[in-house]
Amino acid sequence: MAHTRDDVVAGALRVLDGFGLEFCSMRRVAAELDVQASALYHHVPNKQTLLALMADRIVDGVEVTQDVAASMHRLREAMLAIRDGADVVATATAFRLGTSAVEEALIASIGPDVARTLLIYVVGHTQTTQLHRQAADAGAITLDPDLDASFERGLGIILR
Amino acid sequence: MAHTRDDVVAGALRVLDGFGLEFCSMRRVAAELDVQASALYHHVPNKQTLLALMADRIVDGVEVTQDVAASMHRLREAMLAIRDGADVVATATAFRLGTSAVEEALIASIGPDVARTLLIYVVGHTQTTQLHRQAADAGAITLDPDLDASFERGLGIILR
DNA sequence: ACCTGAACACCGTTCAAGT
DNA sequence: ACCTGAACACCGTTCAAGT
Repeated sequence: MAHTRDDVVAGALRVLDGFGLEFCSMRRVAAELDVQASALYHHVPNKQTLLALMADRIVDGVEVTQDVAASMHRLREAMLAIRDGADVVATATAFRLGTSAVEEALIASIGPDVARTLLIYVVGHTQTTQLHRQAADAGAITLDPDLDASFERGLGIILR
Repeated sequence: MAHTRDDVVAGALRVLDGFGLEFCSMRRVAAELDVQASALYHHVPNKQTLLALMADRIVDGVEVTQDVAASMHRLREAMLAIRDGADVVATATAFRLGTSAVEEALIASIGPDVARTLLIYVVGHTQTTQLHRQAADAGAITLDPDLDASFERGLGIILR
């Protein structure tokens, strides 16, 4: 078959979106690619690294412009666009904070302190939003209609 | 032996502090209590609930006073006091946001928008701090001496 | 280089059965 | 009420061996 590392990341993202982070195991990703689980270790040293690569891909297309608030909305949408996307990004960024393209662009535009405060907030709030929506979808909870506005207000508090 | 639910939570926190979240399995917690893993399910419906109870206990003693910044420092210290404490609190609060005593006291004191923005930031930044320190302890990284000051500056940005 | 097959040391959870 | 023992359906990772 001759898969590449990009194939593995793409397959992992398909499994993530289809089944959620809970079921995104090395064995399932391997099955998605019609390969044995052990074959993945030829492309990726371990699961943690695979998750970091997935997080990079999720955040990849987000462009950071002069309009910081709009940029943060785009970051939020990119994470919400894939099942458990915010969770994956939160886990990965917690481990190696300070190396994403989005963070660098943001630091250049508004300085490190606001940039980091903002990123922690945006990822954290989006994670809450996504898990809340999931619980509402499952019928475990009634959907809070204020989530989007609440995100906006928090953004305003940080950006003054 | 006749253990109680509190015994189970206490045992789980000992395992957490001793071995980290990664190794805090139902089977290890059971072993800590000299009991079979299946016995835990008499006290707790599942692992997620146990983690939520652990998070409650970690945050339990934090008093929220009029001095909001000092309160947030206490919350941070409570999470840093136990291995992977911020991780446990982050996971648990993400699932059922809006029911902790700390959050309620904070909302009463500064309103819901600032309170929630602040909590997301404090938990998120502390999680990063704790994971960073862990990586530094393991020799994988050099310790960033600016973490505490960085926390303070982010707090200032949100609290104006 | 890329993959298989088998193995190792684990998981969370359920459930009949014991006391 | 509280627990055991056994089972079910999984995990991540390693490693010799194949092509």
